[in-house]
Amino acid sequence: MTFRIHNTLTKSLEDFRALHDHGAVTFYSCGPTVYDDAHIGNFRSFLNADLLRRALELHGYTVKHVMNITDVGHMTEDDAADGGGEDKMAVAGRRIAEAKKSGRLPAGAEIDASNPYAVADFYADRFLEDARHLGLKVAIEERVHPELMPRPTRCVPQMIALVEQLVAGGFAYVAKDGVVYFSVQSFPAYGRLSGNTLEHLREGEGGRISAEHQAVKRHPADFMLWKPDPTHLMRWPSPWGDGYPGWHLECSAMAKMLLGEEIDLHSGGEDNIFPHHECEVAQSCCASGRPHFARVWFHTRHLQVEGEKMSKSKGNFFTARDLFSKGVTPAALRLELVRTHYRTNSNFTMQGLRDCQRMIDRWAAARVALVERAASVSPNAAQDGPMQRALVEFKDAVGDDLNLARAMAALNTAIGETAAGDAKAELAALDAMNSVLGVFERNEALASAANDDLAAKVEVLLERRKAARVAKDWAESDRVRDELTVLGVRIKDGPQGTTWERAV
RNA sequence: GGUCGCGUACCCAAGUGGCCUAAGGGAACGGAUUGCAAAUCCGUGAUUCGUGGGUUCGACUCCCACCGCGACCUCCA
Repeated sequence: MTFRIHNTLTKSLEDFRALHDHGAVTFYSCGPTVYDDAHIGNFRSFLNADLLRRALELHGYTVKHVMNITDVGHMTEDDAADGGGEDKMAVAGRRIAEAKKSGRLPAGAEIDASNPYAVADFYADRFLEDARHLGLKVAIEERVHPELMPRPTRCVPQMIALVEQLVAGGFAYVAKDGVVYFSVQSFPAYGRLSGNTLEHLREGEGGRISAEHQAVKRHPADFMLWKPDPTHLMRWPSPWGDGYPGWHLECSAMAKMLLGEEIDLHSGGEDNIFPHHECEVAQSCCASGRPHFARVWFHTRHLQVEGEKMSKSKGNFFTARDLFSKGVTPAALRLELVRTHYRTNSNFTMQGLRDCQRMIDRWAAARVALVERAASVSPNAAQDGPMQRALVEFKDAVGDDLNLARAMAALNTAIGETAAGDAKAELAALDAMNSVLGVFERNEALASAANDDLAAKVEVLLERRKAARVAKDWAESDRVRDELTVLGVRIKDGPQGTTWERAV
């Protein structure tokens, strides 16, 4: 079965062909920066990368997936190329210090806000926690294989080596200001990925390049590889003086270190196409002498919230943990973030989250029924049942440029059909579909102190309602139910008694 | 100014030249069930695919223009 995927580099759908016949598919994803909590837009990109990886695995590939955690504090303004503004890690430290003072620091957080490494570790740990809840496989693997989620502050020697190699090869130069720049004119293919060729790049159109820095560069698009700055918050010794690496450098260096000079897949958000990935290509290809860095570039479009651009000022800015604390299950959030095709803008809504939860609950109920059937009915391999038939379509859909909507439709259709086929094989087929969806393992709201308080309250009310119902005191019973509704709790009466959940 | 993606029912969304008088899910509505609800189960939904032209025997699907939304052009997933 072929696996088709859209490649930003060629702007077309391609049949995926692994670089190597044997061994794993090599996949590098641009991960989070850790000077704040990752928001759901970040997670849409990371989860789509995870979906791609899982889809490849369903198609029989072994995937070595690496995702970096950027713990170098980049600058707040205009810094990528030139290094102006303030270090974001310093801003984060100050924010934590303020939170500490006002008592808003999250429980159990003992951190030295003046230490940028501690700030980075604090947010990195929170990211990993969120990512594991959401089923990001690479974050789950990281517990056993920490090298799969490398951090640039621990790979500075590799970055310096890469810069040395580029300088020696004539692809980079030290300018009058002591900064090492990559020379875009030394790489004729510059612009191939993004379409921003040197002719198309109009000087200053983005309005963020200061004339002062431009003056020392050979070409306005030349970007920084190493900036000497003895006063910088995070700095390392180098042949060009104490300073810090340019922000495109880490991905090239770490991908090479962990996956090799040429890799199968590279992913990121659409905003990474230019300049970040364009610059990575330039660095990596010039250093390796190969025509390609990544064979396939995979980019996820941005997420909107309730039809608007997500922003803190509009109040529609969500982190994963914000939603978890409202009782949203990781499964529902995961599905809401990946169900819209990765190459279209998706619109995150609370209603969408509820839709996903309904769908997941129906799948989960079908699984429970299958487990029961597998335990009670003797094997019967006469014919494939609905799940086995759905799996064929599911696999094909997922291998068609990650057409998850079509894949889910196949599963939904199967769920509406009468159970048939060998129950164990049917269960295996359903679980194979879930190996891509990744929802069954995380379809529970997360526990928190606030939830525990609520649970205690709810238990008391449920007992009271039960007593009223036994006494056929319907007025009291309904009153208690209204009280629960006010608390944001939805109850379900079933044969095994009453269950409840927080309304989302 | 340049480069690029998208626009299908109330919402999410598949379909990219005839099988489309357009999948699937949610919401809504009707029915079963229930003390009444919720949950569950059954049923109902676009003669139409942003707008206007064109190509074609035939267009949601190709081309052109326009409108709208979004991304990038050195912070950004």
